[in-house]
Amino acid sequence: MKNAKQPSSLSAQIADAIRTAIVDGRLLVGDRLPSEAELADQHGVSRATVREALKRLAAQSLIRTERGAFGGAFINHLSYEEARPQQVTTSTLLLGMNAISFQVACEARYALERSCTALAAARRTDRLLDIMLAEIARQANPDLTDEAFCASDVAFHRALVDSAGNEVLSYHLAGSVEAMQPLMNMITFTARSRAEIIKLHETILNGLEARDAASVDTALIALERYTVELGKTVLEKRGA
Amino acid sequence: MKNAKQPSSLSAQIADAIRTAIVDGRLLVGDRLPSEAELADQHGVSRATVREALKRLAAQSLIRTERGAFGGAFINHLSYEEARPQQVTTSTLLLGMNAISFQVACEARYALERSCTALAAARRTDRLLDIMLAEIARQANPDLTDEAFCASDVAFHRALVDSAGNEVLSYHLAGSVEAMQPLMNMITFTARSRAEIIKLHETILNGLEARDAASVDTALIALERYTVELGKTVLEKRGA
DNA sequence: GACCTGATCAATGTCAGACAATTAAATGTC
DNA sequence: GACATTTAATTGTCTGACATTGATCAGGTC
Repeated sequence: MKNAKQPSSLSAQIADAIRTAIVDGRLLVGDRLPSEAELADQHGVSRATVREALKRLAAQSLIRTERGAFGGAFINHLSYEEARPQQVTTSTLLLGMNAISFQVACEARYALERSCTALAAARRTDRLLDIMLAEIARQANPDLTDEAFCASDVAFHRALVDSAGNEVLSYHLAGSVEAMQPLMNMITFTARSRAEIIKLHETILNGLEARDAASVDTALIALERYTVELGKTVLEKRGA
Repeated sequence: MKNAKQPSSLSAQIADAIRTAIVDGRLLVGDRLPSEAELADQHGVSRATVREALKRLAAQSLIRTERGAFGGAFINHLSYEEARPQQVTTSTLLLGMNAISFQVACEARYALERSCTALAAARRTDRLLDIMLAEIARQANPDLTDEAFCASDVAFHRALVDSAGNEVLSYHLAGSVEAMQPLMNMITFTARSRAEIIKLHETILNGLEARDAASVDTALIALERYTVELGKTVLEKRGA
């Protein structure tokens, strides 16, 4: 049972070693790694190999590099703002590459989104309610392109999940909602559907304002059912 | 308003260009990129710079490289299995680096996890119920180390979210649950708490078996309250 | 014909050394 | 003390070389 995983490239090994040190807390935010030349000496490899390892870590935002004297590679403070775009990219590609049916994707998206309703109803702020109101107004403009409508839709739902007042929750939910956008763009390219969606958005907004979690939840369920139905129709038409 | 963001390094620019091509669908799964030498020519840079760009993409699992004749860089099929560890790493670091209170993290985690209860109760399989039963049995063993108890706890909840039978949902939820493990390890290092947790796990299992979503949901709420309370106690004791 | 064997070749993986660009700190000048 | 200059450390990039890998293909053997 030769299960010894093939020795990956040196740069990958070095990147793994440093990554593990970060995750395990042996390297803390702000710490400076040794210079590339020192790392090369320590690991007995060339500077080019070390640089490839560092680029791998930089791609995950684990480190940041600064030039000049007293520059170098520093353990990066990973913020939710920074991490979100990467998560969205990954989630989007996952949806696109894995033959996930529109229905399964929708089911996941709305199941996740509904996990914010109770908290959102309890904690919604006027600022976020205003944002949602503004987005609904924009969506009602018939001159809006389909892309802009979908973008506004994302902004509306983003405000909804932010209403829960929990940054961790916002991160996960906003990522999952945004990742659906390309799929939604393909589906909702029929102006017919806008009125129904706007009506449900208004229900959600009113529910939040009244701190009525149940009505928000119900509206999201209706939105899911409507979206799935729409998707089914579009796909059937496309098949014919 | 000189807002022109500083021109990042050439390797980052090249990586961005290729990444965008992948996300936009101009490069499809299985496609082969030009060889490093060709890419270097096309972009007017050295091979070393191209290699750094490719390592960045490899770090995000967007490409995979093969050696030998007819080898090269290929657009990788991003699977949920592959993406999960990366997501967990990121989520774990986000929790650790951002001064998130234990309570906020718990709130997010259980709010997310509860989004699977309805589907899980409807679709649970015997195989996953058996896994959960086995994990409960393991947890009841008083010789279990704290680390092993926590690992079993994660496995139990993983089976719970998988019961929803939705791969997309599993990806998001399992990631969020696993990311909490280091925090949970710090908190639940008191054997006293195990009995209570096991009791709730049994409630969840019975609820699933009976396809009773409400009782699963209630148990998860109780688990959240218990965990938050425990965390508060531990932190207070540590402060004193 | 089927099967092994070695040569070939294109590609990545790695190395060593060089120079350019940048930036903080040390130094010098008024 | 304020300002200009030099210095040194460090990353960014380039060049050219060699090692390693692995598919293909030609040739030889049974």
